[in-house]
Amino acid sequence: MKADMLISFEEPCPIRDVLDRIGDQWSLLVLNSLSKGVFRFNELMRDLGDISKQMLSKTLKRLEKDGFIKRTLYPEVPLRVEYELTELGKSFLDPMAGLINWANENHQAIVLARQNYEKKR
Amino acid sequence: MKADMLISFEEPCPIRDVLDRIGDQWSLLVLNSLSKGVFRFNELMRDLGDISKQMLSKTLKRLEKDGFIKRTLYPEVPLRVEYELTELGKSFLDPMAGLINWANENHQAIVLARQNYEKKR
DNA sequence: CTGTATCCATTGAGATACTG
DNA sequence: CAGTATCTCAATGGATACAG
Repeated sequence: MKADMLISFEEPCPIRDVLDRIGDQWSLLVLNSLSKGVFRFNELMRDLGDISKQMLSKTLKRLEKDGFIKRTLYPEVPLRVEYELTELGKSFLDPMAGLINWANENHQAIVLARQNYEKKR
Repeated sequence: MKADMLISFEEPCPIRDVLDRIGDQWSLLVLNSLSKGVFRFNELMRDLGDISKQMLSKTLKRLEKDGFIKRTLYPEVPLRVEYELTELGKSFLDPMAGLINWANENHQAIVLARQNYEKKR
């Protein structure tokens, strides 16, 4: 392996593994919501705005399985379930914020690049 | 919109837009390769190791369209094409490195969380 | 050498009815 | 309330034959 490589290709490759987790449409958005505090299932639905319950369910399950979030069931009637970030999840907010800031700062440049690309064809 | 939101939901949402671009299996890995310098098509194939030419072609086209990379055609025989990062692409290396470092540092924790999750079921 | 076109398998994602 | 099951459709990704 070259010394200047940012990405390690050991098996399993950490960055590919992490990308599999956050590369879907919803994981980062769910983590962003949970960065604001503890949420119940339907609160997350409302906060995200346009996610289906099925996708929210699947996304939460994956994030829980990989240790990003903690699920707590309160066996009341009616049922209450709360989701919150674990320490691992919280530690991820930092690189995530870097990504989000870059996106907000450079989105316009990407839009312009696309328009320019279309013109040239 | 709440004041403490990291993610803006303006239309089009920058973070969703950027995620669409880098959330696929290969974009970040291609950008990582190109962070090392100028590459030809087959050089990228070899550097990435296990990407198909079809996926490399598609990935490069999208990255070019969105202004992350520049494609230069030298009409020689045989054909020569070179790919390199644009300024926009280079500026993305910074948040990307944050993500990659986090992945390398926390991958083991994720693996352990998964094993623990499996045990409990 | 640098791709594109085609075929196929897998996964992601929406809608919605149903369950504990 | 908090999900799961099922159905359907679109998008992703691999293999490989073909083209400029």
